[in-house]
Amino acid sequence: MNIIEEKNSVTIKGIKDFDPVHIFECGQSFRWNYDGTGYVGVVQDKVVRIIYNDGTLHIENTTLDDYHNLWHHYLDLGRDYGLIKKQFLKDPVLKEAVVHGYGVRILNQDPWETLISFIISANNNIGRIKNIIERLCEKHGEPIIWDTKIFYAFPEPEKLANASLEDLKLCGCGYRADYIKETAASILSGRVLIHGLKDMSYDKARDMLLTLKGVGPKVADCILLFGLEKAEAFPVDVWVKRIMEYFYADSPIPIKDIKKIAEEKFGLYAGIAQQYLFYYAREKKIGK
DNA sequence: AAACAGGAACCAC
DNA sequence: GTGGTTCCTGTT
Repeated sequence: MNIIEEKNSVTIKGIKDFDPVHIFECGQSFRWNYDGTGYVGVVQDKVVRIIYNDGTLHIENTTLDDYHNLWHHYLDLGRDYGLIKKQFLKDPVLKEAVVHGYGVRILNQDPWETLISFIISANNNIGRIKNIIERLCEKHGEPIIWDTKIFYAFPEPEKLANASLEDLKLCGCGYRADYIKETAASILSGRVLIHGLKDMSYDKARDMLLTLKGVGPKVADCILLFGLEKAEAFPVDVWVKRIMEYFYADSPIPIKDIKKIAEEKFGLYAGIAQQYLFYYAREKKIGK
């Protein structure tokens, strides 16, 4: 990889297995939007625009330091997706999904933001989830100014724990307002050390997540995969259920059986396989 | 305008 | 521990 720092931006050459559409439109993150030039997103207290062409990744509004300290890991650039895909291509069925979503990568997102985002995602769709999160950030997050526009960081636990239920409902959270407030309080109190879950095993971290209000099996697996770096997590939502049944069976299968098939077939990278499958299922509207 | 889409809580059993 | 019902909002 060849890294060049320019005024207010960084360019990296020789990045393979990367496509912003596949990465930012596959339901793993909610704060990246295409603005006609590139994908603009808020991460921590930073706003950047990401543009990718032909192996060259351009990150606007950042520094070489931030690239090394944040973006390299956030974008999972240290992982060899070519190698993983080579394994996946051996499965004739998964191959179809991988060929289609060749540029998918799992982002390494902030555990706290991922926790709340996926509590909101329960019984919800991507468009609504994005709107709700945006309103929460506008109301409770710190403003960040860039390019004459105001963006907002994701609110700290304290802000959401102290927000009123009425306020959270006004953001469109609906009945999830209770879950958000309660879970924010659990994090604020230190009962659950959300960042510390990274250092635990998948099973232990999952058990802890399941003690939080609004976190069930599927949401827990999303947090483990997208926020806690557990690539073996295999979240099964309706789309993944449909595509797995479509590909690997002809009739409905219980979710626990789907997870078992995934574990056997995809092993420690089941979560990455899940992402190719999810993107493929939604694009092709499998089962709909 | 009623039906539908989307996971977790909660209460029976 | 399993099964059925309810929760909220936006879209069709």
